[in-house]
Amino acid sequence: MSRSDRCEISHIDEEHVRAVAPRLVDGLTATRLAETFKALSDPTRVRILSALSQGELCVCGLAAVLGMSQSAVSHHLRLLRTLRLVKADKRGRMVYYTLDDAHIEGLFRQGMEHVAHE
Amino acid sequence: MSRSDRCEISHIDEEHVRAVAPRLVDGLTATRLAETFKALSDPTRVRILSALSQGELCVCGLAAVLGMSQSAVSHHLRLLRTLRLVKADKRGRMVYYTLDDAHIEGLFRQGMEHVAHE
DNA sequence: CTCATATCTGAACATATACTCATATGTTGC
DNA sequence: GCAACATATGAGTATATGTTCAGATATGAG
Repeated sequence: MSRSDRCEISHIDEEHVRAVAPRLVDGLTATRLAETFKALSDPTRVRILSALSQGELCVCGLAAVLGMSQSAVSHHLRLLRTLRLVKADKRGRMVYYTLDDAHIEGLFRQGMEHVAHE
Repeated sequence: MSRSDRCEISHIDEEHVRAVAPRLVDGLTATRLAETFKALSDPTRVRILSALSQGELCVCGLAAVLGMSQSAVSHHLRLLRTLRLVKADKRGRMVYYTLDDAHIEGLFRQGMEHVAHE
């Protein structure tokens, strides 16, 4: 941002601004939070998580349920694995995925409530 | 996806796949959910919402708190407005923003819990 | 070992995103 | 009316994202 900022903040807000600033989430936390939500910010991944909320599935099964290529699903699963939203369990040549964290279903439900609120 | 798909799904999973498919979130709902989460998928917006969770702020105040240009903040606020995560209240030439929906704070908290779980 | 299968991965490409800059709109005070 | 200010918006640009395609890796069957 350039310091051509002329905005001096109205006198009423000035103290509020100073009070809010130190209580803000720090940059690293904000980035981590954003990454978690980013995992849920794609319709395909939402559907993957929705499917897994009903029990474990192999990659092949997920691809079948979603009507997508195995490769596309695998790419998404890698992202979800990295962010620890899903767990992979390799059994033979199959890899079974499950939700990693109970919070995920909670996030899901609350998101649904917001969407329903229209 | 190309129908060069040869994956026939292991016999064990086959019935599970058929059971899961009809209970999946539909495409429109998945897209809406994804859009809501996308709103939270950027560190700047996370910080905006964190700031607003402490009370209303004008655009100028937000820009000051975040150390960003007024324009950048305004662009983000438009997105958040469109998705009904924040409300705008114009008073004179100032526009004060607040969180629109109690669910947002809940989402926030649950996201934090997941991030804390490392 | 060889072949088929299940999954993963990297490159390529089209689209989406976040910011900056310049400018437009709308409000207040003169 | 005009000037100063708060906010909104459109164009431009650099970067990120989602998918496809081709090919790599790994397991199981024969």
